[in-house]
Parts: sequence; C-alpha cells; structure tokens
Amino acid sequence: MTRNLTETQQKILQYLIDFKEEKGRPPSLSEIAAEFGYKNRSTVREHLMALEKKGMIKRDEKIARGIELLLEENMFVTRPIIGEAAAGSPVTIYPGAIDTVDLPNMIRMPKESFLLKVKGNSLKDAYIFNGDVIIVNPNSEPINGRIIAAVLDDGAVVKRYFKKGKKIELVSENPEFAPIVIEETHPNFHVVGVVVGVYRSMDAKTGRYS
Amino acid sequence: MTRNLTETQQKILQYLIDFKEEKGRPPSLSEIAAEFGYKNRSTVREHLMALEKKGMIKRDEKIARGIELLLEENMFVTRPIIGEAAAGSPVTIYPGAIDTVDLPNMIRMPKESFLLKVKGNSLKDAYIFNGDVIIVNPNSEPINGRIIAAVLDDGAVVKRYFKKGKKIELVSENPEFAPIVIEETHPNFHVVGVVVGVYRSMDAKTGRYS
DNA sequence: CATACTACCATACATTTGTATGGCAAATAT
DNA sequence: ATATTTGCCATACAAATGTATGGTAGTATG
Repeated sequence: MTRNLTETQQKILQYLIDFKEEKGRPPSLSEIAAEFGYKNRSTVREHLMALEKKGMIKRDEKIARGIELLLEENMFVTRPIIGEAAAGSPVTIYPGAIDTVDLPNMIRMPKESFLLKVKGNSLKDAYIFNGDVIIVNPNSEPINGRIIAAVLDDGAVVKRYFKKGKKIELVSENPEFAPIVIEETHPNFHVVGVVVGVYRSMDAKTGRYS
Repeated sequence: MTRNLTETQQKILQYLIDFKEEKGRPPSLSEIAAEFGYKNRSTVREHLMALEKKGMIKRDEKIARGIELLLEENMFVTRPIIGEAAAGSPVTIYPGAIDTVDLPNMIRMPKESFLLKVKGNSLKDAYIFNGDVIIVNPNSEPINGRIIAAVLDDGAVVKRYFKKGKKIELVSENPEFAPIVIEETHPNFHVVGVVVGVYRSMDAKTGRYS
C-alpha cells in the first residue's frame, strides 16, 4: 500500500526523524502538534495513523512516544559527500552535496561531522585510497601528527598537521609532495576538521580500487 | 561528582542503553520497574536521580521518557569486536567480545552486523590492513567476488567468495596463499556474513599501521 | 452530483507517566 | 553506637499522553 506521502505527511515524517536524531527519543503527539501549530492532538494522531498505514512508521499503541521509524531498519543509509579531497593538489569543497555514499546503518553522522570522498591515491601512504570516504570532525582540535582537512587559499587539502612555533607544517603522506609551511596567521588558511576515520564500502564488485 | 556507580545503578544504566538501542526510545519508569521487578516507580526514579547526579544521564523532568544518555553525546561510542580475522590463517571468532573499538558516534551497529578486527597484513591487496575493523553483515547473501567472513572447520576465514557449480572457492587476496576449494555441502563450512565495509580509526597518534 | 480523501477542530475520557512524601530494613561509615 | 547511605515500598496527586467520536471544509475522483 506504500503510496506516496502527502506533503503534510512528509513534513511530519521529517520532523519525526529530526526530533529523534536530536533528542534521542520520538516526539509526543503534543510536541508534534505544537511544532505544526495544531491545536489538537487528534490531528496529529490521524497523520501518524496515515504514516503507519503507508508503512513509514510503526506505532506502539497506548505507549508514550511509541513511534518507531521503519526507515531506520534499512541496512544502508545514504549520506551526502560534500566534496572531494586529494592529498597533493587542493580540491574544492563544494557548498552542497555533490555525491552520496551508502553507509551501513551503523554509520550515522553526528550533525557536526561530514564526509569527503578521496580522489586519487596520493594518500596511499596513510592507507587511504581512491574512493575511500574520510570522516571529518570539525569540532576536534588539530593535534600534531593527526591528519586534518583544511581550506588553503583556493581549495582543500588533506594532510598531516604539525604546528611548530608560529609555523604550521602540512605534510603530505606522499613523499613526492614537499611539505607546505605557512604562518599561523595565514589569511586564507582554515582548518576544516580532523580526519577521525576512514570508511570504505565493499559494494564494488571487486572490492578493489586501482 | 562522577563517583563510581553502584551495582544496581550500573544495571539500570545498561538497561537504559539496551532499551534505547533496541526500541529507539528511552524506557518509562514503569518499564524499568517491570524489568527489575520493582513494585514502584519511585524506586526507579531514585536510581535515575542518582545516575543524573553522577553525570551518566540527563533527565528532562516532567517529560515522558525524558532520559538522555550522556554517553551517547560523546563523539565516540565503544563497540565490541567479537573476534580477529586474518586472511591466510583462520582465526577463531570468540563467542563474546574480546576487544572494543571506538567508532565515531555516526557508527552505530545494526543489531545484525558485527565487527572483526583485522590481524596482520595478509588482506593488504584488498587495501585492508592490520588494525582495521571490518563490518560484517550476516544477513547479506554471498555474491561471487565479494569478500566474506566464514567459519571453516576450526576457525574463521576472510576471503573472496566464488561459487562455481557445486564447488566454493575461497580466494585469499594474498597470492602467497592458494585458494581453498570446498564442496558446497562441506559439513563444517558456514558463511558468517559479507564484509560490507572497512573502518579505520585515526585515533592512533601517527595514523599509520606498519 | 455523490463519494472519498485530506486536513483540521472541539470535547471528553482513560491511562500512562512523572512527582512528592513518608516509612522501613540492611549495610556501611564515623 | 549512632548516623548515613542504599534500596525498596505504599500511597496520593497532577500533568502528560494517547484514544475516541463527531463535526466542518476543501479538493479530488468517479
């Protein structure tokens, strides 16, 4: 029966997802009503029943906040990749999502973090390869020796970070590229975040990237 | 004030985590009481207040299921690794967790999947290295060419899977190891799951694994 | 035109849920 | 030995929450 959702239903479903993501629990009928300006919980209930009928949620009747999101049962969740990163030559980070990657359900983005898809094999000495997805956490402080993503002048770089006095050294994993040394106060340098992990999907038929 | 938790408090905290993991929402006082055989919600409330005082949870007072797990606010969530896997030589998968890995918060296990830590560099031709964590999905059907984890006789193998007629060929990424060929009906062969991804934490100071 | 669906409201009701206070027994600390 | 903490219970209460039924309006659908 999974017909298309009406506009209202879509908005409510989105709210259910966002609310749960943020607060860690589903909203109550009252909370949904307040969000959408409904003066009545019954209205909300009807929408929820519609969403249930269409297979988007499962309601635990009689139970407070008994809303289960069936979307989350999927094994894979599609997440946006907001740019591409290469080690040697800077690559622009696009403002919007340019690509998506299917991450296992277990992989859920904290709102702050984002993904970059690695282009080329210039990071191979750090065991990061073409097509890998790096997880960047913008809230981590850069620590000497950690791999960071940064904006430098006209593009983005992914390099190992070393702060030495008032100078910052950005070292590529690939010895072919000489370290970049800049002043701490460099006007067009901004650390985007620390690379906290690498994820590689095994979806590809071969699992190889060459 | 984060003193050590009493035994009861630990059990309740664990229940909060498990419940939320499974049902997608925190439990109510009644549900906790039922679980532990308390005839009274006040008892539960006292334990929750103790947990809050000790900084383990945050309660949204007056709100149904207003229990926030402060553990989950952390950027990293500790997940159990249930075994170690090498490409060449089979390694036992232990029944319980033998080790843990800190995954970014974004990485949350679907109940079905599990993690294996890779030992040695024998999978290096698949760009999987010592210390990497592979994500195994037991519900995926093995497809020719995919890397699978399987139990063979006395241990576990992680190899590329090829089914050719009534024979199954398990190919190591490392050419030093000859392919294993078994009958489809081999009594002690069981596919554990398909390797759907690889995760590598960048926690290590250097980010290198050698 | 009649029918069905969507979207909202009002009112009423029963449960669930969290809160509050007081009491009791056993273990632990001073 | 006396106080404190821990762990549990009983009872009562108020608010939050989900349910139920009936009503109005607009818009599609046949």
